[in-house]
Amino acid sequence: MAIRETGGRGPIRGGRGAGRPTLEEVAARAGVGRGTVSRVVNGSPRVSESTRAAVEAAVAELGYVPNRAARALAANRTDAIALVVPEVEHRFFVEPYFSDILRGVGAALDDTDMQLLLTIVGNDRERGRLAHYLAGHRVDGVLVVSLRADDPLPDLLTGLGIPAVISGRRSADEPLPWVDADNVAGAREAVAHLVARGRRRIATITGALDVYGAQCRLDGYRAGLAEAGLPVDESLVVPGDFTEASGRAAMESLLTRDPLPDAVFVASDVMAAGARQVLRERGIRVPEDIAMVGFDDSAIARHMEPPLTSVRQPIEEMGRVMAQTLLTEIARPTLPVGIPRPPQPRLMLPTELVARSSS
Amino acid sequence: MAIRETGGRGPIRGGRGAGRPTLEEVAARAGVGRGTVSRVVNGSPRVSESTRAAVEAAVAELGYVPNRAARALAANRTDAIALVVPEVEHRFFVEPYFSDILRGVGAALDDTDMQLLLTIVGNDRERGRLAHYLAGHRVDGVLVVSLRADDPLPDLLTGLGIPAVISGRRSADEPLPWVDADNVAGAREAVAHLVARGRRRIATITGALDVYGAQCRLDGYRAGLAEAGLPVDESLVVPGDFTEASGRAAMESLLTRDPLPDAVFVASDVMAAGARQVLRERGIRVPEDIAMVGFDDSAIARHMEPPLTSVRQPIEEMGRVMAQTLLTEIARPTLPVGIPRPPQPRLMLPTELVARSSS
DNA sequence: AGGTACGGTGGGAGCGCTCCCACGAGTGAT
DNA sequence: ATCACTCGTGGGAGCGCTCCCACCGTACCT
Repeated sequence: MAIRETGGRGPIRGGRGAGRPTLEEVAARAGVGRGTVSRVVNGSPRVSESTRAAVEAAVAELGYVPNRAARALAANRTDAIALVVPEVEHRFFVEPYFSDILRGVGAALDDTDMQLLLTIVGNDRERGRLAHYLAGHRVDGVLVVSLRADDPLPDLLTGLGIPAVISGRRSADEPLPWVDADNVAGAREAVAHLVARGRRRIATITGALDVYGAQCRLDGYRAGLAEAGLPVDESLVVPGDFTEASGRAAMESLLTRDPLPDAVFVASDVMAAGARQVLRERGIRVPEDIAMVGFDDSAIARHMEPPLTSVRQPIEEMGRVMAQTLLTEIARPTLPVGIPRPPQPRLMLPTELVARSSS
Repeated sequence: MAIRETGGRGPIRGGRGAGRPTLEEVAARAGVGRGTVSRVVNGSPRVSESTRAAVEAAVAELGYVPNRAARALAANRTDAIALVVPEVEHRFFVEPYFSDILRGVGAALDDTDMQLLLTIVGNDRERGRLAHYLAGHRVDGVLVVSLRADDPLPDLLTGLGIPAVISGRRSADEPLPWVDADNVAGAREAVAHLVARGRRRIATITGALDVYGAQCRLDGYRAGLAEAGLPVDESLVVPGDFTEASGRAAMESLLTRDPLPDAVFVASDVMAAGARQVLRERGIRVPEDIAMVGFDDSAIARHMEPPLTSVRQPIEEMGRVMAQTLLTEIARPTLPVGIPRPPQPRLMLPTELVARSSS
């Protein structure tokens, strides 16, 4: 993943450091100058068709592969970007979110010569190391996933002038370029779906509300009820924190309401799994007594009993789009001071309701 | 992870490409020559104590960080190694094995300036890309985990002369440098443990036997029985393939034996979990009716009901040792042709039985 | 005919480092 | 005092690229 070659294929040469061909050698073979070969290899349009063909032939014959270090040195780039995960390592491997993002980023980078450095910063020591690393300008750009609102990393990046793209916003007016799923629309659609199924007393279990995305899902829930002409009963809004345990607790709380809700929109599949356990223990049927809709459409949703209707986020696509956006940012020439920068890219990706038998 | 700086700390300078200090500037500031600064930065002993101090002061004041591309170009290195995982991406994230290896490798690399490239090759297209990448000599060495016996990757690496270390052998006479857990001893210990608990009719569920480690565990099982003076009943040896489903199937098969086994050594925790489900469905008690021992000591073992006795492999340490071994290999000067190479490093790490209530 | 423009090209300069050779000062043997 | 080393040091050469400027030829103007 995240590795690719620009040059052509060719006979593999053995031995460590065994004279790999250089630009100069390719140029000699093709009977052209060094600059021309460079132009061909880098896809410049200012090369005649015949010259290009000759150079490409020479590249193929010699099995030329550009020397990345030389290129980086001369062009003052690094051809590497970092994917920063400000989470303890354990979570990185557990949450399917990250593997999907990684797959998308990898896919986007497969068509480039960029290297991807995976950087998991789980503690302050690793944070300090990352800061120093970034200060050393060893990557051309940074992708940040799962950023908390109070994280100092964005300020560091801005101060260093390193292009960055984050997944998920921290607030409505996120200053950094971002890629996010349309959480509001997703939640609204979930509610509309429950309404269409005849539910009228729809509760919600929210995520940690200091996460902007959780707030959006709550807003979408409210908007969905409003659109259906249903009142918002605040006693049916119960906070969770994205953990399974909080889903259990929230559902237990909801079961004290009278009358009981006939549906619940849960802001994550993991919390929905916790809530589901409580319902099973109490003998409450899903979806007959209470319908459920989750969020994330993770593997857990498919494996629940009954399978959980859930709002799918296009996570892999988010990864791909993040990477492409970052590449664009990096390619953009540095503007002279004084000229206002064009607006930051902001990309909201649509969600999709995946209906299963829990609703 | 896998990022580190050699140079000192210092004031962070803002702006993309904003004049980072160079060796030359540090030299001027310290009042010495370029070569001397290079020597200090690279820890050469041939520098006087006073000069060293002066240079280090200048490095700190300017916040000097070596330019990795320039260094790589001049020294004909890349300062990067690849961790190659010949597995579908999904498994990489699911198996705790990989995250532990990664953590160990990361830890070993934290004290160096090496970059780690994670390369998951799940299909032939990615294989081809990796081959081309390696042919381009873009890494100084390669770490391979989870290699299957028929994988052509090792030949490629040998042909290219790229140093490599693999985790787990492919056979008893693995030609590549390797780091492996002592699977035979671990299995033997598991059996001895069951014998000590009074069990006499001990079955085993094996892993996929084309994986050398699985074969070793089976050999250890046989050796353990032999040491206890117990006969090997081949009807109690049932093959699995490391999946949960195969564990279920194997246990169902074992339950047709008469008399039933009173214990089972399962070659992986995941298979043990499958086997456990079958026992629960049949109302067979663990450990009263059948004692169980697993292998890997993964999270799943701790979370089983009852918690599973398991053979722990020092996976994180294996990762660390692999990385250190590779670093040594890379540092070893290329020997002139004709002189026999020193023997390849072979490191067998001990396993440890973690007793819980399933036995 | 001369002038102008421009696409296409060659090659110098230089990126920041490592490697290595040369050189001076100090040390001890002759 | 001379020679032979050693140790510490300075700096030239060069790694393989990209960038850019100068140059050439052709096409199109006046």
